[in-house]
Amino acid sequence: MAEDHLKLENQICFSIYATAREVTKLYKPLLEELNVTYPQYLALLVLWEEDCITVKEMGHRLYLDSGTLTPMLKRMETAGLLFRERSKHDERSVVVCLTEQGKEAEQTADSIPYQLLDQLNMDAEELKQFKASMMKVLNSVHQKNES
Amino acid sequence: MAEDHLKLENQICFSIYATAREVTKLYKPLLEELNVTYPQYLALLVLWEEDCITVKEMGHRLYLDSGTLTPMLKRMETAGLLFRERSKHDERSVVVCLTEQGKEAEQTADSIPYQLLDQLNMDAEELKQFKASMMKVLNSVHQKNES
DNA sequence: CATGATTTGATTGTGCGCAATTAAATTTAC
DNA sequence: GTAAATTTAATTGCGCACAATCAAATCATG
Repeated sequence: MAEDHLKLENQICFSIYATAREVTKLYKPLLEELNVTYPQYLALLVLWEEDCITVKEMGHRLYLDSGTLTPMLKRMETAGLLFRERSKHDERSVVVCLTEQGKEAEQTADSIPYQLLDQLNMDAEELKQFKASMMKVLNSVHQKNES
Repeated sequence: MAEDHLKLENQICFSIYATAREVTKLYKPLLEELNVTYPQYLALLVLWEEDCITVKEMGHRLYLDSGTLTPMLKRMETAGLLFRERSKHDERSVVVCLTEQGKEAEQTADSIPYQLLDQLNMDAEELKQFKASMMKVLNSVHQKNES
């Protein structure tokens, strides 16, 4: 290859893509006790922040569509973490709520963010800056995809 | 939620995870002409950099295992972009080589990195710093996962 | 009302992504 | 040389991820 611009090591997006998968792997042992996958853990984070929200709203917060969420939430319902029911105000919407087991799981998950941060080996300032860049790219790219 | 550490917006890893998916979406229209997915495009990048490498070596460069690569490479073989054959030196290894069509596709892909960078709206310095942080996290997390 | 557009969730089909297992080839030890 | 360990790719099974499509409910308009 004569030019450099196609070289893998120059691809900023590849590093994001690969890092996302590696980070997911890093969570795996931490999520074993909860018996959930990383995307399921994210769904729990949303519900712990605000219980009983629609699939639509959860998709908005996680940047995921219903085609991904519906089967995942069904698995979590089977596992006893949450239940789903049609909204009484709007029968088109499905509202997702935590079961007692799902609520109790928050205590179990309490230490996960600390354990994860420990493994990242980044100081507070570096982390803050990195997260700010990441969010900037996320918002910018998401906006591009919407339009 | 009384504490903040579980809040979704504080999760650095979530922003990486979501950004990776959004960036993949950004590539979609750019890859239409090549008729490949983003992971397939990454495989092509590797082969354009070095043709005829083993599945093992490709997995090493892309941080992917054979369970992911084998079926993907088969699809790309069916599409006429590459062919696979057992190594003559080591019959356990499968070597992946570009077809003429796969080689010619490099010209078509030539403008993709520029088009993508345009959409990221980042100046050169910002991009450089961001990629450096990303690579640092990738290497650090990957090392953790290996050990 | 009526009816057409919109919103929403479900369904379907395809493509990763990876853990676990299997099978084959090679390497190592003896 | 032969047996055991190792390396490697393939296979299997499950879980996202998303585009495309469909059906149902609701909303907007006249």
